[in-house]
Amino acid sequence: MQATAPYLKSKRNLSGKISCHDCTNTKCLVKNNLSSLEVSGFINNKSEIFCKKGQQFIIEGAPVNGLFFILQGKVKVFRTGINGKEQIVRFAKNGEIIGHRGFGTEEYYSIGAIALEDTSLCYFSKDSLQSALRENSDFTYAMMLFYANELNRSESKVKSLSQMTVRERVVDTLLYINRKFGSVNGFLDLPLSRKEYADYAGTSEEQVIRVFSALKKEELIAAKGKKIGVQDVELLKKEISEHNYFLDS
DNA sequence: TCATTAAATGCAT
DNA sequence: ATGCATTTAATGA
Repeated sequence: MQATAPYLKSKRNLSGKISCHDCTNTKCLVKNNLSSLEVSGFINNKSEIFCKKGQQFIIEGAPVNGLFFILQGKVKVFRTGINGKEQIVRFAKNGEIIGHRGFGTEEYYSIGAIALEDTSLCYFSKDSLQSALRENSDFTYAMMLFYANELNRSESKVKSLSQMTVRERVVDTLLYINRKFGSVNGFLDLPLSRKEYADYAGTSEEQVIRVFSALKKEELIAAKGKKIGVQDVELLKKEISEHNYFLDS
């Protein structure tokens, strides 16, 4: 993953942008529909935004005027709940869309987004996206599948939050991170604080720490500071299997 | 290495 | 069981 950064650099043109042709994000909806999208000139309308680690690029309540795709990096999407508690909605990586929920009829973002590491974003304006969707049914269909999947995921999350125990929710979070971001020499390839695990699992930081300690004793996970290693994926899956809930992504 | 920040544990409600 | 306070460990300048 890190190796793509210099690769991207070499592909930048004089204006500092990377052509979609040279992009390596095979799961990107734009990349997958390049042949038809380039006719409308859509891909020429993108701009590129760079975010340092920890930088917030979508503010809750700000007006929507476009859509982000992650060119390279990792992002957390959250919304602020009652008494300022942060609820992490999802984590996103290369090729994924950010800010799509505010896109349709919503005028303002209902979520915020922060870069978890240095991240490059592709940005498309609302106008150019809308005309692309009208002109290109393949692209629209792909977007519709994406929305359907997102809805499915979000409904599953409601279920997990309301019916699973704290421990199960933490285990579920670990499995989610594991299947989405994978591991690099034994540790999850995503730098998260216990607070962030808690915000995703819908608990407190202390609870996460306590569950982590228990899992460590049971040798189901390993922890070296911020680095968390999932040692026994199968056993962890088994713990939450009765909730028959592990759809991909 | 030291200072800052995060994690782990302990304690009281 | 939950949240707060203290101690201990990790991280970065």
